[in-house]
Amino acid sequence: MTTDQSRPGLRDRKKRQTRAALSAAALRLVAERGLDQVTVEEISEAADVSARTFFNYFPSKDEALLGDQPTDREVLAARIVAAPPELSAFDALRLAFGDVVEAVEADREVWLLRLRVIAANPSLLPRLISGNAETEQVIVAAVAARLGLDPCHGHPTLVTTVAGAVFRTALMQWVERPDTTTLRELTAEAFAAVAAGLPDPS
Amino acid sequence: MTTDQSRPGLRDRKKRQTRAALSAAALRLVAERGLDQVTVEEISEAADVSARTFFNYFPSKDEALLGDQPTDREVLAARIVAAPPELSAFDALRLAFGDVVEAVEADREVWLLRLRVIAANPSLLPRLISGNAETEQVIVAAVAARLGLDPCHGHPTLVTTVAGAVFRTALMQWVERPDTTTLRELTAEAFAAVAAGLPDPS
DNA sequence: AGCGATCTTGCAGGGACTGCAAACTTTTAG
DNA sequence: CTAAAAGTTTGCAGTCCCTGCAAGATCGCT
Repeated sequence: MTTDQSRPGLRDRKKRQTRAALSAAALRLVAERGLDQVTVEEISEAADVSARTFFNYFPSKDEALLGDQPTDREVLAARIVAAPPELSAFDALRLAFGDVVEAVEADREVWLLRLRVIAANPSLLPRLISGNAETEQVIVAAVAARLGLDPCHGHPTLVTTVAGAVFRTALMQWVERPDTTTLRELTAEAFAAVAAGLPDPS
Repeated sequence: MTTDQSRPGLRDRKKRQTRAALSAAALRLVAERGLDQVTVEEISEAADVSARTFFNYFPSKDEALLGDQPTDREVLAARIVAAPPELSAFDALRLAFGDVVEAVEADREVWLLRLRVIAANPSLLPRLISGNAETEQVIVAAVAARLGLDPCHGHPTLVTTVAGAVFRTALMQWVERPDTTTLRELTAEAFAAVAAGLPDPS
């Protein structure tokens, strides 16, 4: 378990660095040339590790671009169960995604690059936020726990997938005009539209 | 363009057969053994064609399992623009997906097998209905046309991705208990829940 | 310093997928 | 009916993704 109370330790720090270097190299190269014009070998070379090491960090080339940190899931799930109990499950998700928005805005440039890469390589799009089986399962479980419902009941799944779709849409809209609006606004609008039953805009 | 008013012609018939044989073989084998325990070579052999021919029909192993017919897209888009004008865009989609439900129920056994395969191999899930870039673009365009809106406006995209997520969850719920309920019911319930703003179930 | 735990790397190999060019088959035109 | 045209199937060669394994390097602790 390494050190518990001391600082991260050299080993962990190096791993973080390597992971970040691989992810950054992947984003940069794919942004420049396109997904299938970049090989794992080139990414690894740019990050100064062997190609084999790349696969110690990411199970596939795509994952290095999506940056779905396993810790994010747990944090998100925790916020969902911790949301004020008077909120509906959908509102709890709305709130939780607000925190995700903050995280994205804290890494604005990286996320804009990532979203540009995803927009330019649509095969990556389905795996952004929604459609990620692992993440979705965790969130569904959190929602079901919050509602005291069986996870096999349909409602938690429905709320989760819809919220994911909403946030994904907000992200893709944001990347198109990141300077004339904020992700926060777009997300709030999209969630509000769904909460209102998706009426046509007046 | 082949023959216009006569019957399909031998050539087209054979292509349909081969495509169907490949798709059926893929579904059967993957249902039996799992996605990564089946090779394209085995699928092709079961369909009596060469492995190279497989890739003349499907760009990837996955596509043979998902069966996203290009014609379906156009039909769906046409229904959306043709829906009664007093309906909201979301209700137009609700109606259009009703037709999809019929198509699925007409091929009940194949679709149940397909959905079982998808449930057992979650990497396929994101590409079911929603998240398919091609299909989504067509539907977004239809919705935008219906509303007389710029396709870059966010609303058509939002409505489309949400409706896709709704239908996808209905499908995945249906496959869990296909005998105690109908896809029609599940889809109607899910769309109704979203139209009501996704309140918690009482 | 030395031992155990962890990380990196090379190597070998399976399998997805593509481009190309040679058969082969259906369609069409004469 | 026949021959050219158009479209399809196939094998082959090759690239790249990804994995298991075992050896070597590095880190953390005593």
